[in-house]
Amino acid sequence: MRRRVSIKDIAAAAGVSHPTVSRALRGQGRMSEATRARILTIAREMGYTPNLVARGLVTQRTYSVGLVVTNIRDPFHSEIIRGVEAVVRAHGYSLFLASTTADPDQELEVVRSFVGRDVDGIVIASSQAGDRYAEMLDELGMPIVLINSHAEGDNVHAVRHDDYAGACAVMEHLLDQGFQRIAFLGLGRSSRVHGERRQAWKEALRRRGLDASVAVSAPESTIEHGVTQVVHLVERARGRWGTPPQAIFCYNDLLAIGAISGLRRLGLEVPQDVAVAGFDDLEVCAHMRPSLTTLRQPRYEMGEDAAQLLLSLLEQDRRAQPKPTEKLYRGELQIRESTQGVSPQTARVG
Amino acid sequence: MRRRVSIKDIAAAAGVSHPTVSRALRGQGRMSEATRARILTIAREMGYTPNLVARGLVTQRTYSVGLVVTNIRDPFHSEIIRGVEAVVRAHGYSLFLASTTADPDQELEVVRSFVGRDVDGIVIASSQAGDRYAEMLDELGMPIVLINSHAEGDNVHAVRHDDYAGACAVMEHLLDQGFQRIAFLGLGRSSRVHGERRQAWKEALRRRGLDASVAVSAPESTIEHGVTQVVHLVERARGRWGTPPQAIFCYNDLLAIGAISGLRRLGLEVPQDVAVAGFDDLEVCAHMRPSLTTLRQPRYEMGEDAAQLLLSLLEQDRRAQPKPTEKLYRGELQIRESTQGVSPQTARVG
DNA sequence: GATGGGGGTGAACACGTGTGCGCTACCCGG
DNA sequence: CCGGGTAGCGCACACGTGTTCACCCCCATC
Repeated sequence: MRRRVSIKDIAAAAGVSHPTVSRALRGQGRMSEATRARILTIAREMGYTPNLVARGLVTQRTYSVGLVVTNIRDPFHSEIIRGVEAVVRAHGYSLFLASTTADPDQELEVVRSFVGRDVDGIVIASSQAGDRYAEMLDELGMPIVLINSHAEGDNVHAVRHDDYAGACAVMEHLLDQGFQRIAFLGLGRSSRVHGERRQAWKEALRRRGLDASVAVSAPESTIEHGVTQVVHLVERARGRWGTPPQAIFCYNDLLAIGAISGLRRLGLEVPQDVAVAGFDDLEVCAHMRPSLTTLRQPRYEMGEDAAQLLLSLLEQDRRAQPKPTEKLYRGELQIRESTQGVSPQTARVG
Repeated sequence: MRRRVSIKDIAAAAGVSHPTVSRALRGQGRMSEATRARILTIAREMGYTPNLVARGLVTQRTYSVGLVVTNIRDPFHSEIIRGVEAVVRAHGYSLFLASTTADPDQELEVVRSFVGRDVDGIVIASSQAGDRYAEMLDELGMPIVLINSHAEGDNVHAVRHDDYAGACAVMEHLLDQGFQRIAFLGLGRSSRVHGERRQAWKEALRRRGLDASVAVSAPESTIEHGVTQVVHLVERARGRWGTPPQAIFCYNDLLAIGAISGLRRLGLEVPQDVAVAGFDDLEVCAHMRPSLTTLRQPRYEMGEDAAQLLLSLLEQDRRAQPKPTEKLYRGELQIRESTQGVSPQTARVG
């Protein structure tokens, strides 16, 4: 395991000092074209790759950013990762990835490790902790972009989807279809995102004087939890209304897919017996049977934009403290078979 | 944006030199308990976090590993990422993630950047380049673990699934069902993985004297490409046999899901008109309608094991060069509705 | 009291890179 | 021939940490 070649090795080979090599490689400072060309060819011949660790130490810029997600399994996050990674790499940055399975403490620990790595900035997606630790994040002294969390502080910025409006659109659609007994299949503890969707569900029902008491929460965002939790949900509905719900609004598509599967086991068909709506519009939704009504979030774009925002914060002058930015997206309702009664119209596929 | 606190700051505050602080923090070297305790409390009070960049420069160990995947969109890779990340983080390492959309040159460039970052080791999943650049990887002078690629060289190890055996199992199942005109829906250029699955398809047919000429390849692993490519596949089958295929063996589940959707648009129902089998067993497969026959790869476990192998290589003595390891997995065939004729038996769900 | 030994600590250097500043030539004008 | 300007380059230091070695001091022992 031999040592990598450094600029000192090149310097020795070229008969110059290592600062000269450094300047030659970075095309900086004044020097004869002959020397520069010679150094460059020698560097290439020796297979030199700059040591970014050492460079980062002296320049205080590592050209790396950290990304924290709560659950890689959810394709929603995959797309965010993809967007962030693409932008970041296109700009010559590297990406640290960490997944914290919905544990706020883990989340904070991971952020700390990123700070120790001297990353230039951090993106946090669907944080559980963002709300509680916002002020602490602000004190980290480095730019942070949150995806789908609330932002406050000079260093903390945000890119987020208007979940409240989106959930309202879903609920209006369900109510327009004539459903009255609408249950909610939620997720985990109270994150900001969960709060908005649930709130929209509750208020939409209350405004029309309908019952908003039938809800359960899955511990994790997986299809399997949708399957098991929908059974409890139907039980509750039967206890409250004497019948299954007419429609179920699910926190996201994974739970919705599981719910449909679970309902089928109970002998309930979607949408004939129960309508089901999801959230996110995963790629598979249009290809399910029945195809799934859901609200499309531009998740790849959100990842891209979050990264873009972070990089622009890094590039600009440190002194020129910008005001915290907050970009807001609005998703599009995708109406498909799962909420369309007995004779579904042709679904929008793709 | 104030400077972070370093061991020198602690040293000044404690009235000692920075080497003493270093030793105190690392619990190393002999020193009075009083001094050590004092330093530790001061460090905690000042909110010290070690600068891993500087530490990495001197120790030549960054406690970070790089992970290269070809396509984050595919849940198959999500699970691998999840496995690698979990193990790596549990051992105090950080993870660099890069996605190279099936471009071998990008792949190599990314590996180079990892080397520049001085990562301790690299995991490469489903490499397109692994076969071509194996010897170059070996010369990098750092341990590399490939997932589902061929390994050769002293530094290059592998964890892989026996795709050939798996594909044979799928084909045997299809042939047992009585299908004779079986088409193949492939993916992209010739990777090792693709070669094995296609080879199994071809040989299984040839052994029984059946026609193995109807195949197309999707450019990318997405549902949408499955939809469009299956149309071409049916066209070819009609040209060759005068009828659609009786069954389609798809390179993976995403393409299979798309294929089923595309067939439906053509007025062909699965499995009544055409049987479809996939590969990987994504979580959603059991919940499709029809549920999808496929071969389950232990992808999370493979990610875990790859990371574990890499870390064990890092921990052991450098001199004691181990022989290159190669671990082999065998997936399990999941027989479900999509290949089960008109009256499907109860699918194994979950 | 001299000597030895060992525990505790700091000075110096290293890791690989970037940068401010000063030094040496050389060229050219006066 | 002298002086000033400038092009080309090296010295020294910095970044934050780890490590080797030598040093000092205190105590025990002969």
